[in-house]
Amino acid sequence: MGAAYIEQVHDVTRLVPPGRVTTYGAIADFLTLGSARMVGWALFNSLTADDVPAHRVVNRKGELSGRKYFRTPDVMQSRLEAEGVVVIDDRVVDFERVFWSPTELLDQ
DNA sequence: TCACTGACAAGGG
DNA sequence: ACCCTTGCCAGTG
Repeated sequence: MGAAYIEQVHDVTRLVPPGRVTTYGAIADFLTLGSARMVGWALFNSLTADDVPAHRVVNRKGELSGRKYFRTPDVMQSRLEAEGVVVIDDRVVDFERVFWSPTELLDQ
């Protein structure tokens, strides 16, 4: 697992529409490669790539589990709120409706 | 090489 | 709805 895998995770993450969120597992399933844990690892390696909207990736409960890895812990929430996503107690409100899966790309 | 650690997830109780 | 276990796999010491 090297840079190629990381790039794939970054590419998928770039496809998440503003105002929507996806999950580590959804990305792992879509790539049929690696695991949800590795998606988190790949996103950790995206901190320098400012064109990757890593704030749109949350865990399966809609929790902002990666917030502490941003420059400051509030960045993830404020970026989501700027896109209209409501966050309370580090959790996306109405998560089922805001959730977006990369598999939607195939439905067209 | 072994053990442990995670931006995780699914299923059972 | 919460807690626990199991599977996951690259990094790290």
